[in-house]
Amino acid sequence: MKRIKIKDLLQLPPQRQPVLVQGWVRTFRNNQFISINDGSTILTIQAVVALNSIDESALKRITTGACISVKGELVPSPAKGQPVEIKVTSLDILGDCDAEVYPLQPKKHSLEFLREIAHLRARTNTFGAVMRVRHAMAFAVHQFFNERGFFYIHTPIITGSDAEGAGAMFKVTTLDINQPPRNEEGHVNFKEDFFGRETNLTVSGQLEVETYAMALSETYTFGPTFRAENSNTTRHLAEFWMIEPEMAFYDINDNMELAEAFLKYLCQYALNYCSDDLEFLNKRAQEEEMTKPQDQRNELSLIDRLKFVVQNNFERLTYTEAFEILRNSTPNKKKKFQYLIETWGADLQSEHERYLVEKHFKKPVILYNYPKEIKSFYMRQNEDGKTVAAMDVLFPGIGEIIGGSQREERYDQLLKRVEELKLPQKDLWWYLELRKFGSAPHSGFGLGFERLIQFVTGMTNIRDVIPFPRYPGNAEF
RNA sequence: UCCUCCUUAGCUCAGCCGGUUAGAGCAUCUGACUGUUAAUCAGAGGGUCCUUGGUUCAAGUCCAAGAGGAGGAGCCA
Repeated sequence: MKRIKIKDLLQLPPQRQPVLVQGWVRTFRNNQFISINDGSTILTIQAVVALNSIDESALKRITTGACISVKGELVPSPAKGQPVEIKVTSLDILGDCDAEVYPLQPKKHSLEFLREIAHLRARTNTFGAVMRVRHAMAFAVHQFFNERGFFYIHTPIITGSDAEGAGAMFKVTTLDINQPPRNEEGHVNFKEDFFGRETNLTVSGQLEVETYAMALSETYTFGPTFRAENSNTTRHLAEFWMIEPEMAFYDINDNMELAEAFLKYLCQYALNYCSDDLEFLNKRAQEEEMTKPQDQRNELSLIDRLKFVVQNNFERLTYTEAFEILRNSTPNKKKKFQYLIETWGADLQSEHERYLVEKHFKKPVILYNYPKEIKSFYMRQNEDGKTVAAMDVLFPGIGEIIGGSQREERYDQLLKRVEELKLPQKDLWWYLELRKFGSAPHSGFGLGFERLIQFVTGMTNIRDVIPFPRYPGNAEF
């Protein structure tokens, strides 16, 4: 007999048809009612064991967490709480679960505790829901780009370039770190290393994917990236996934259009295809909200926030316009900001971004045309000589969800910037050559996948939206 | 890396101004109950009070250092 997933089973009309279900016991009530979940959906199926139909010793082994296989008839449920249930005819224990030592109980656990048992937390409603949504979002990313004729480019994870400029890198080496070979100056001789040179884990696939945008026009990468920063926050990971589209013939405005359409598409996809999980996460988030003081609570529920993103245009304004709004804002005048807005050109702090998004506009905001000093070397200089065509998409709660720009396609200007910032030209030779041979205006951006998942699931800590989070001092599992 | 807070039973937490044998709810175990919904009811077991050192007649409680965790900041996605 073929196993049926609980998700599919719940679509069937109950006609006493024989079914086979396999999954993990959530609760076992009254020596009679087994609630089974197989992860295909957040919903469970209730299997009912008739009195004396199952061996007493087998009954004892039906504990929370045990894995069982159940055959029976699908019937309408006479009680409230579920439309259908399975009348059990035979039951096998596939995997016992000693309740005395199994850490998950049919009760609420703190996310901090569950982080310590990351190998088991997948069996909770919350993590099941989050990971199903995560899957749906990954699928939607590919679908969005595929529908628009973008090509998925697999950029390398090990990189020889340390000029990506996005942060501290993890070294990759096969040298014996206790006895590394030395050169004449006494430095480690990486010529003897596996690749014959120093290598690192990538911090961004952008520079590499640009080479393919200069050939296939619309491209994107979606893969793991690594930052060796000592960041201890609810929105940073040492290993995270990033989506980086890169498009020839797109200017900064086209870039903003795409970013906004992309985020709306993803939110709409979640609303369309993850409704059961979102409903659960919505309720979960609301309960958490109630524990916070009134003035810190969200005005909108999780599902309302997703709908809001889909239905409203993002507010677009330049850095200079944002600067003026902030300079004249009440918290700035009353010196409530920790960092006061005084001189043009300073980087905006989280508190400022938060003010713009959560207080002033109350909607997602796209800031563009930033001062060149606070942005990367590859961003295209504007005519004013002061700003670059950079853009950041700011979301409530998580801040910067997307960062991007129109890239500098003019060889001379790019070279000048590389020299000004004293970047290692010899490592960037191939990147510069893209501007030498058939250069094209182009743009792109990076979306932190986990930050997207945070927004869509309402999870407040980024460590709870990736199966096995990597952060300073922690690489368990 | 900085700032603030936290660490007591398997989990979530209470433990007052330092004072007898450290408590609760849930979970677990034993029993009851056969239409339960995180089932319910009765009973039982369960503690390196994070670690080390100090103050004191006396430390879960006060002090110091360390370890671990959380939130905020910076860096950014």
